[in-house]
Amino acid sequence: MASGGCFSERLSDFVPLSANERATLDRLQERERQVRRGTIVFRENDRASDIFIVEKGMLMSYVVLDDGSRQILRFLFPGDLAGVSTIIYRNCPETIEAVTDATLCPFDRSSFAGLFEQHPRLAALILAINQIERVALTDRLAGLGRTSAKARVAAILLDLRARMRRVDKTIGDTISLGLTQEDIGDATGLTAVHVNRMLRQLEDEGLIAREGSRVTIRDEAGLVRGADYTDRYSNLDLSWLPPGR
Amino acid sequence: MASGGCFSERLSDFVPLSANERATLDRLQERERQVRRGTIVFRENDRASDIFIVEKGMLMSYVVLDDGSRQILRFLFPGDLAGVSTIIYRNCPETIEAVTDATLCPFDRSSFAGLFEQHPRLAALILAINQIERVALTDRLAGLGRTSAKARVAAILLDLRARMRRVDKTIGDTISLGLTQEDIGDATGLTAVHVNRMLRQLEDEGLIAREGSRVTIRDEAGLVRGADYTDRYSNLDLSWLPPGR
DNA sequence: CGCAAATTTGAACGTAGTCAACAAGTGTGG
DNA sequence: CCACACTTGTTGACTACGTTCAAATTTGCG
Repeated sequence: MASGGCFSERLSDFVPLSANERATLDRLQERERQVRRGTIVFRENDRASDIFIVEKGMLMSYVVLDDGSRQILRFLFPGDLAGVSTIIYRNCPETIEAVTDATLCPFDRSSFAGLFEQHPRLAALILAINQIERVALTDRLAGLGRTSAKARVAAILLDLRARMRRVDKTIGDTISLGLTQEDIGDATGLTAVHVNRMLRQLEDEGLIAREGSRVTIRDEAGLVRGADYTDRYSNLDLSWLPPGR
Repeated sequence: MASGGCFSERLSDFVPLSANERATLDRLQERERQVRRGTIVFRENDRASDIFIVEKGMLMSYVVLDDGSRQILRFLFPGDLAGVSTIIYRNCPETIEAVTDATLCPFDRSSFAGLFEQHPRLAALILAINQIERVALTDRLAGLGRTSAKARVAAILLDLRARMRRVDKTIGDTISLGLTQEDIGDATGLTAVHVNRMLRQLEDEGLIAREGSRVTIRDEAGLVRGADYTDRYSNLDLSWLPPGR
């Protein structure tokens, strides 16, 4: 609990929060659950469960199709809210698995409902963040539908770096993915073999460097150009939010 | 204004609404705007504008990538809320275009904020519907990433039928798409030529029939099997919503 | 009716997938 | 601390799904 509420910290990146709001948010993080790398937090079609805030670590959500292939939908980092969609369904629509050891703060639906009743500003902010994530999803949709394999791999590298950096400002151009090439393939709609070839190609072109599982962005502009990448966390306008309480 | 609030009607499909709530929602539909087929309601990178409720007709949202290719993100039907993401950005992240002549009910951000302050139940319901749409988006993501061309075409046919039917219960197995094969291609990440071949193949296999731009679903089970299709509007649990006002 | 847009079909091509073999890591238990 | 087993990464050869290009045909709108 070092950071003292990593959800309130995240939300205050967007707008200033009142002490009261902060306290309310931090109360959501009273319970804590540690999970090891590889743990499946909940599985597709399980009976729906709690929502949780990611406190530490990295997770991913995915679905498995009839033919056994997997599509990774999203990666989760500290401050992200996970499983909101599970509370509206009787059964989970997706699986959530820990990519690294992680700390989660689970809370139940009624706390969520309470937030809407007592803190309209926070509720609207959560909806706004939801929209950011929706737009990020549509960016990925356009990537899968309309860009080349190389562009998709470049895009995922840029995205992971941006998100890791938001959590830890000290991260520079080198990141350690924590993902296998198979994982990257399942996120980008490619095979592991082809991901390998694309990484090699990006390396040969001097856009990235690799040593083990660490990747260094050597030519960010070049990658962005190839990838149609847009940072969706900038240029926000949250001036319309209702006043805080 | 025949239907007397097609947004309140849609929301009441999910949970019963109080008279007060209904009135509040209907007040969002006081203004009305008619647009002709082909009208661009707002364009990517335009200065952000109003939100609107679709009252009548069909629209689509899309993005155009650097190389000029287009990805259709979503189709919009009566009762759908459009442009929510434009209110959180200074510039629109996507273009919205009318596929058929349509009627829209625009309203501004402050009405939206007011909803959060005065009607927590409605706010939570809007968030829940948002989540349904998010899950629908992830289904499409998995479709683009991990299913064949034929499956994607089958999926879009099933999806359009389901959504048209939700608006007009009298619609049976025959729908008139109102889309060109190019449009279907831009929605499924395929070329128009290949969409044509896939439609023919579905027809040859007896799964669908075609006459002009009308498509008849002849073997729904067969299509669903091929397409990994899940109806995301069923099996909901909204019992956690805060009480109405 | 006339014309532009949309559909249809064929042929050639290319991107990414598949299969297979081997190398390099990584972790575990003796 | 090493040996072994297993996972992950790498590379090559071949295949196939979907694209591209082009031309003919149909549709439907003004």
